Amino acid sequence: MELERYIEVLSKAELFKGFSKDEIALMIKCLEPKVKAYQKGNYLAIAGEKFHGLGIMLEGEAAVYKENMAGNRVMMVLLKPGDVFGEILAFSTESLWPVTVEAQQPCKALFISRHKIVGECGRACPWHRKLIENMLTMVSERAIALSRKVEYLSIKSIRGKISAYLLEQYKKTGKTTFMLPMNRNALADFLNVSRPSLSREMCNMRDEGIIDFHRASVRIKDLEALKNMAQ
Amino acid sequence: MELERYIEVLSKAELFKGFSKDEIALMIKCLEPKVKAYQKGNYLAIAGEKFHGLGIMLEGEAAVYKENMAGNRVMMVLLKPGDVFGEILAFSTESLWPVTVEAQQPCKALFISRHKIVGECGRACPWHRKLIENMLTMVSERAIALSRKVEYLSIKSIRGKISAYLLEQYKKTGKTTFMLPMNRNALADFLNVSRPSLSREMCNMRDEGIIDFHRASVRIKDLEALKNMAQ
DNA sequence: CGATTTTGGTAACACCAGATACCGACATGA
DNA sequence: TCATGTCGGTATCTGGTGTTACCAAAATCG
Repeated sequence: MELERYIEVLSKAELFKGFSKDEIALMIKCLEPKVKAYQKGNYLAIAGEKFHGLGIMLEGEAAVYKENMAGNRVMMVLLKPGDVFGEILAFSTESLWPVTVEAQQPCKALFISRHKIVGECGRACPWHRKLIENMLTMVSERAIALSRKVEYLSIKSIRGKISAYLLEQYKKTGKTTFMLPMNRNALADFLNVSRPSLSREMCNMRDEGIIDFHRASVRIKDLEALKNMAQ
Repeated sequence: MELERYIEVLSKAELFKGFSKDEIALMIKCLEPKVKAYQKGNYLAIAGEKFHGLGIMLEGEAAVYKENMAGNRVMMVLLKPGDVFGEILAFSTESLWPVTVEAQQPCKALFISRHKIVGECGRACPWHRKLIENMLTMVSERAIALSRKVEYLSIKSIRGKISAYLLEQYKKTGKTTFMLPMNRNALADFLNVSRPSLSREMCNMRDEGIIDFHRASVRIKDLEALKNMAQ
């Protein structure tokens, strides 16, 4: 298997946190993952279809979308190499994907069945417990993220959403100037608004002297004003 | 410790699923929980304060509130004996309560530190692994529920929300005529819209012959139309 | 390099939904 | 019985947001 090339990536995956590269190489043999490659626009997982295993991104980028019945889609998160997806499904009673995962670029991902993680490989490898603990941490983080998503979605005005989002970036980086991790289209998806409306409102805020920006680079000029609008 | 009295309650908690009462009694000794009693109106946890451990309700009732930046509070869920709270926090890197938990009646709750669950008690009790798996299932289920909430919130039109809600009630009861479990005010809150707007749109749908209603009683007249609107 | 695609800003317009106010139908209670 | 409060429907007005279309700058690619 050509998985040796990806040990470096896997060692950065949350699932394997606390394991050495040598350990990971050994574990991989036991976990029997399946590697698949996708072209841009292809689906790594489709909402409503059956869950086959926990996914780990190896190369490229993919986006997780939640779609409602009319086909409107909200981007949940952008996956990069080392990122894990499907971890929520793996241990819930639900067995159908609640989201669609779409390749944003040509990409590769690896899939591990849930049974292998819990340790039904018969050999009772001692590291399964640590693996489950890692899973627990990951799922908790994901739940926190979803909770935050709910918070965003319940903000009604676009300005409120933008403010809340920028404040989060500010807290994360600790700096008033930072790069947005997505382009306008993706950000609009994420905030569940239309792209022109997002653009319009960001420009309004710039004209009012609250923020300044150019492409993906943003600078918060009036932090207090921003805080007042995050609601 | 007077925890023996509560073994019955604990045996119904999801955390201890799959364990016998005898096992639970033994585990409790190792888990070294702290029991605290609260008067009505006291706080079991306060948003923004430090997390100290996973909570399990033993007696009485408490409510989980989410507060937004403006200070408005929304009740998320009502906790009853056996219910677990803080399970998401316990294993995430986040260490501050995102919600406030307030006693609705005099109540008692038990707190277990995260270290004890993982099994740093030194004795390496064999049931820790099962305990962690239970935690994993609980957190996964919670995440799935949050994911559904996101689905609901990302519907943009009032008509879409009403349709989705009515369809859910239809699926739940299996009948086209049913009683709404809340009044208009509560329903508007739940759907995250204003009360007059909800009223207006419901009447429009009635005028169009899609539904019929009087007070809390609703009848679906055109199921297909409703499905088309649940975008 | 030039052609093509992607990205993001802008404008015009329609319309949905929030805010507010008011009213009638009921329920509750002294 | 009347007074009071709650609940829900309705009308008006306004503002925020989606839609659509177009354009310029930047990135990508042959």
